[in-house]
Formats: sequence, C-alpha cells, structure tokens
Amino acid sequence: MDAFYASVELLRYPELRGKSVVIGGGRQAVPETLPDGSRRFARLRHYAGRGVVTTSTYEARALGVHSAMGMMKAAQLAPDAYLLPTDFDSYRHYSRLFKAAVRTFTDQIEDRSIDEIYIDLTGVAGDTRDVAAAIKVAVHEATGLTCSICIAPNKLLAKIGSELDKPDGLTILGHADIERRIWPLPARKVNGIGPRANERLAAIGITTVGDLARADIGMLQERFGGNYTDWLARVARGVDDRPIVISSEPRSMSRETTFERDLHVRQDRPALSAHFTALCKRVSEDLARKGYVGRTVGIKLRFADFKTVTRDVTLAEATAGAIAIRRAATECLRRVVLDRRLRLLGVRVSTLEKTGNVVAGKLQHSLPLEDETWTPAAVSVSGSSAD
DNA sequence: TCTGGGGTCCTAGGACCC
DNA sequence: TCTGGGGTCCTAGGACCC
Repeated sequence: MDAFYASVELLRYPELRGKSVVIGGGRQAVPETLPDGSRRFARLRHYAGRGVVTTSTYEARALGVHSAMGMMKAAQLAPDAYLLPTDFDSYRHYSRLFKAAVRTFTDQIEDRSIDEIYIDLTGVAGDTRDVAAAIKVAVHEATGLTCSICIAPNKLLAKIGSELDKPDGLTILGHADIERRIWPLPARKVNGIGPRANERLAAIGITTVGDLARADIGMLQERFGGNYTDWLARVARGVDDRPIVISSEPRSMSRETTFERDLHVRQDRPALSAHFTALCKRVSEDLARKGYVGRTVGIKLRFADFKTVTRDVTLAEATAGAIAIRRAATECLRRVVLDRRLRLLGVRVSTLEKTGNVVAGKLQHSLPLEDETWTPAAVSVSGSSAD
C-alpha cells in the first residue's frame, strides 16, 4: 500500500490532501472540530517531547521527513507540516479491507505486515499484468487507496520491484531485467540489507547491487562469513527460492513503553512498578485474547544512554497469567544491575503454544503485585537503598 | 531537543544428555 | 595425565523489517 497510514488519514481528512502531513509522536495531536465544522490541526513546530515519525505524506518526504526520524528533527525540517496521531485501529480496519479484496482473486497470500502482502499468482488464470491491474482496481474500490504491485519470479524481486514505480505502480520484472533495472540500485534497497550491512559493504566499495554481483566471493566470505555471503551472491543474481507462506504462528508477544522522561530506579519506583505491572497485564490480555500461552518470559530494559539489555527465563509450564508473568519478569529484573536511569521497559512472552480460547489470566490486585516485586537485588547490593 | 513499538530470524556459548 | 561426537535447550545480543 502506498504511504499507507498517511493515505488512510487523508481519507478521513481530505482537506489535508496535497499537504505535508506527519503522523506519529505522542497522543496530543488529535484534530479539533470547530463550531463551523472545519477542523484545526496541530502543526509539527509545536511538538515537544520524545517520539519518532511513524510515516508521512509524499509532500513531507520531499522535505526530508522520513519514518523513524525523531519528531524534533522532523519539526526543524518541516515546521509547517500538519501533525496527526497514529490510529492503529483505523489502519487495521483498512488492512483487513484491502486483504479481503485481494482474497477474491486467490487465497495464496502471505501476510507480511499491516500494509504488505505477497501473492502467488501461479494458479490464477489470465495475463498476469491484467490480473495485477484488476487487483489494483479491487483494492481501490474496497478502500479508496492505491497500492503498488510488482509481478516477478520470486519474492526478492517482487519486493524490490514494487518500489520502482510508487505510488500506484505496476511493474513487471523478469530475470532478463536484473542487469538493467536491479544492478544500478543501491544495495540498501534489498530487503535484508539494513543500515549495518550497507555500511560494511560500502566500506569495501560496494554500494550497488551490481557492485555486489561483481564482488570477489572470497573477499566477501572473509568479512561476512559463509552463509551471509551465499545469500548476498544469490541476491545479486536475483535468485530467491523462498516459498509463499500462507499461514504462520506467532513466536512472541510483547509490550514496551518509553517513558516521557528517564526514570530513576529508586526515586521513581512507584511509577516504574506501575508501568511494569501494566505491561505484564497487557501482555497477559494479548495472549488470552489471541488464545496463546507461553513458557518463556522476558524483560527488556533501555537505559538513559540507550544501551539495551534483555533477560529471560523459561518456566516449567506455559502461562498467560499476569501474575505468573510478573513473577517471572521480576526474577529477570533481579539479574540486571540497575545503576542508571531507565528510558524503556518491556515485557515479552515467547515459546508460545496455542490454547484455543482461554479466559484472560485474572489479575488479583491485592497481591504483592503492585510494589514489593520491584526490588532489584543489585540496587540493594549497591547499598543506597534503605527500604 | 537525538533515537517508538511490535515483531522475526540468526548467531554463539554453555549446560546437559547419550 | 585434556577429554569425541552427536544432539537439544536455554539465554543474550544484534540485525533487520514495517
């Protein structure tokens, strides 16, 4: 889908069409409806606080505002841009609509994310370009939104190709097109070559897919190891034999929060404890709602210096209960030296098993849950805590 | 004025088992 | 008297994706 979240917002606020719009940040950007029915939108320049850009319209992108950019930086680049909060319920709604529209063509669909799918058109009758065009029409009729499609022999090429003609694109790529259309592209365009790999490749003079195709395999192996080199070599030739995976089970469920300010382990203990409990409850509810229990419970901490640590523990029995999760998460917490302020706290449950539908793990508020459990041993050891 | 939240997969070492 | 060759599970971290 093209600029999916932003496009969904423009359906609701058509007066913003053609303008720079940024979606993200915190909560306080809900448009206000005036007595005359017009709406007043927040402007990016007034934004203060933590948070990143979730997405932006093409107009804002032209000003250099991109996903994952800090909001403060975005505000410098595009102070006049309109600001909207994210509304995931709405995006999920349109996600279901567009996927249902595609499903009228085939059920051979791999669900990649809220706004992206792979479709196996092998068994679908008709010229593939016509089919793709018909899918685009169906998606637009169902949602009012445009998408970009690439028809290719595999997922690797389809993914790269779908971005060549955005928005509202329709691209056809065959193996014969690789040299002309894929090799000139930055290596970073390949799904799987991220910022880190891109940097390491650039350091040895490889910046395009074509560079990669011409690179000396032995040299790549020295730097990247065998498996990754094999993958890089296949990528450069457009080779990918991954199947379309039409169903899959979740591996983990988690919740995390970045605090509005970094919290001190002792001074802010009540707040931390409340966040911790709330996260455990939310994970518990998520598991129960979706019908899963999990055996491994983990925590994630991010310190003020952005260093991140995780700890996890595997239980004898799978659970979805908030109390059991909190108990296990507390055990994990005690294994971390808490000598710096915390920026983020997260709780995760993995090694999932399906239960069917189980009533949400009940939480007994009377138990030690609220407070006593946030007593990290390391803090006591450091000697500064009297309580 | 840096840097969200929800995921997946891979690697690597150690424990443990036969 | 330095000790094989499998295997699985657990834990921690990191890259990457949307």
